[in-house]
Amino acid sequence: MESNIAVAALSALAHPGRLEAFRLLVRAGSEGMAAGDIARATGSLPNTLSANLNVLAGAGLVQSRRDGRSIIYSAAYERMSDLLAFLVEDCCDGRSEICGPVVEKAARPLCGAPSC
Amino acid sequence: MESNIAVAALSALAHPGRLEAFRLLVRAGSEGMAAGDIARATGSLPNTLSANLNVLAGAGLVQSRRDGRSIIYSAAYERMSDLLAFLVEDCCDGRSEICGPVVEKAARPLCGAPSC
DNA sequence: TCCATATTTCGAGAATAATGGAATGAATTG
DNA sequence: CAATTCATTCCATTATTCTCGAAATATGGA
Repeated sequence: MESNIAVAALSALAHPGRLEAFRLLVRAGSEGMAAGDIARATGSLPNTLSANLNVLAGAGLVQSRRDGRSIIYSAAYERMSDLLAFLVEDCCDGRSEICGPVVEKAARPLCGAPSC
Repeated sequence: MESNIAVAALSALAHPGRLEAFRLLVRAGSEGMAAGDIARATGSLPNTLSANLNVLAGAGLVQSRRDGRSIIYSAAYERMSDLLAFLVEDCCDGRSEICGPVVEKAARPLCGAPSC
């Protein structure tokens, strides 16, 4: 992942409303959530939310598809994964004596995962 | 980690110059780097860099100590770890079938680490 | 076609962030 | 103490971002 793409992703997430919306989508899984439901869940105005979802989409962190009158947004797990990988790669640079514990701690909540 | 702290950290990293400086510090390890060396390495003006380091420090991502005329900055690994954990925790929410691969991929470059 | 629902786009005003020049503050050296 | 170096703070300008009301677009149903 290139640095400017990482900056775009970090930038998109560096906003309370967008971070909340993104978390919601990540939890919602691949089926995603309608824009209106996200607006209701986060208590934001439809137009404000739309602008925010657009920023997330521009950073490649979410994608959308139309379903009837609704537009369904879903998390782009691959981009998210790339961002995490970028930060971890950045962290360790081959010397695991410092960053091993960092990643270990981060992965601890995940102990049902294959990597654990 | 609370959401607003995560937003502050993401915000601090969501800037090309700051991200570059932070990466540099993370690579530099606990001994850290003098502000001037960072400025030289990143090609930024001292005052601009100072402002940016201040933002990173405000987000808890770096710390500083004086050594003679120089001020040595170093990465705050624990805060970084907390941020990664926050994103991962957010990601998985107990369902590892989606986010297991996400974290696995992110951790792949790190296979000398204890968690690998 | 007409209407209701769902979402986006447009536009403007307010707030916030980024940049760089100049001055200031600390520490070392002679 | 004077000179030098390293870094920060102050300040003004410019640029960007955020938010919300109002209008517009798209879909489905009566």
